[in-house]
Amino acid sequence: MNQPGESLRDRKKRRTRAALERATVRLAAERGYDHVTVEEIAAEADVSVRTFFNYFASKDEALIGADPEAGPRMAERITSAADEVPPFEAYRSSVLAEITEELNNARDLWLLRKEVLMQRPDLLVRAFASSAESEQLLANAVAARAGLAESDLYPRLVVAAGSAAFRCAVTRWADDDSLSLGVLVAEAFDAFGTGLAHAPRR
Amino acid sequence: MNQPGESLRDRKKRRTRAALERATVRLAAERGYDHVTVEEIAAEADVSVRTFFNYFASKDEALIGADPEAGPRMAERITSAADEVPPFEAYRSSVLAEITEELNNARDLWLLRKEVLMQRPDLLVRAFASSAESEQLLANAVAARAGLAESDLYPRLVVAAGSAAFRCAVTRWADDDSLSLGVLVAEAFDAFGTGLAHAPRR
DNA sequence: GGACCTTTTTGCAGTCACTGCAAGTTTGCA
DNA sequence: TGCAAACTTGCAGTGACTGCAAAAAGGTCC
Repeated sequence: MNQPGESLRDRKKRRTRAALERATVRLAAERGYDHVTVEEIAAEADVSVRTFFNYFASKDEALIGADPEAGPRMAERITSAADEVPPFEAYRSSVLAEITEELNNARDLWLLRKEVLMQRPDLLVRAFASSAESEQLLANAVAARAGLAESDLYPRLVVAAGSAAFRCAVTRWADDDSLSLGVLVAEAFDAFGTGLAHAPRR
Repeated sequence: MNQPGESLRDRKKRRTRAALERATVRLAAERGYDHVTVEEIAAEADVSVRTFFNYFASKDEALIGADPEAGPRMAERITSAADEVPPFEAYRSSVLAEITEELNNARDLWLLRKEVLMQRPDLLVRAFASSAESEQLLANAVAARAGLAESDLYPRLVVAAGSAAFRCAVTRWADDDSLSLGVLVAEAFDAFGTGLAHAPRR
C-alpha cells in the first residue's frame, strides 16, 4: 500500500531528519556551536543519539543539513540541459536552481545558520568536506558536457568555483545582508565566469 | 646569549614540529590516515601526546603541516608588490612563490601526502578549514590593493579561487603526476584569471 | 657553577564525537 | 495474522582534544 510518492515510513524519516537539522541549527544559534552536544540535539528532536548518527555522519553535517540527493539532482540537471548550453552555464544554472529552491524552503533556517557562521566561519569550509563525493559526480557531468577527460583540470575548477562562490556569498551575506543570498551567489558565479584578472570598480 | 636568528630552544621547536609532521605523513601514507592514532604519531616523534597538541590543533593540521607564518608572509608579499601590479596578479604570484618554496623544501613529504589524499580527498578540503583565519588576512590585503571595502565580494573570491586552484591542482596531480604540481597550480590560477565561461579545447 | 625566571613538556582526568553490534520496535505486504 | 525488511535504540568502546598543575629545560645574571 504505497503512494507512488511517499510511504508512512518515508514521511517519518523526512520529519526526523528535518527535526534533527532544525534542532542543531536552533541550539547552535542560541548558545554557540560547541556548547551544544549531540546528546542535547537528539533529545530536542526526541530521538536517541544513535539515531542522530544514522541520519548525519557528523554534527557538522547536521548543521548544514546537506541534502544527500542534491548532488545527483544537480548532476542530472547538468547532463539534461539543452545541447547548445555551454558547460559552465549548465553547471551555473543547476547550482542556482538548487540554491533558490533551498532558500525558498528554508529561509528561516538560513537566517539562524548565519548567526552560527558569523561566529565560526570555518564551519562553512568544513561543511564542504562532506560533499567531496558529490563534487566528483558533478565534475564528471561537467567533463562529459565539455567533451573533456574526467581527469582534466577544467571540470574540477568549475565545480570548485561553485563551492567557492557559494561559500563567499554566504560569508559576505553574513557580514551584511542588504543583498539577498541568491543575488550574491549569482554575482560570484558571474565573476568566476568572466575571470578575476580585472578587479571591479565600484 | 642569543644568535639574532635562532636559539637552541627555537631550533628544538622547529625540529619537533618537523618530526611530528613527518611522522604523521609517513604513518598515514603507510597504513591509512585513520588507522594511525595521535598516540602513535607522538611516540614516533618521541614526544608526549599532549605535546603533539601543543604544536598542532588537530591531526588534520599535522597532516598538511600548515605553516602558521605562511598567511602573514603571503599577505606581506601582496601589500609590498610594485604599485602597477594588479591585485589578482599580486595574489597569484605571492601564492605561487609560497608553493614553489614549499615544494622545494619538502617534495618528499608531498609525495607521501599524495598517497593519503588519493584515498581521502576530503582531508584536503578539511585542511583549508583551519586556514579560515589566514584567508581573512589575505582577503584584506587584496581588498586594500584593489581599493575595495573589506566587505566586498571580490577579494573573497580571489582568495577562495586560490584555495580552489591549489586544491584542484593537488587532486589532479594525485590522479596523474605527469605534470608537476607547480605547473598545475599556475594553470589553475590562469583559468580563474581569464574566466571559466569558455571550456578549453584539448 | 648556582640562583632565578621563562618557556616547554608532560601526565592526568575528563568531555564528547563517533562506531559496531545485537537486540527491540515499527512498517509494508501478502 | 504473520513474516520480512527497515528503523530505532542501548551499550560498550575508541580516540581526538582540552584545562590544569607539576616537572623539566633553556636563558640570563652574578
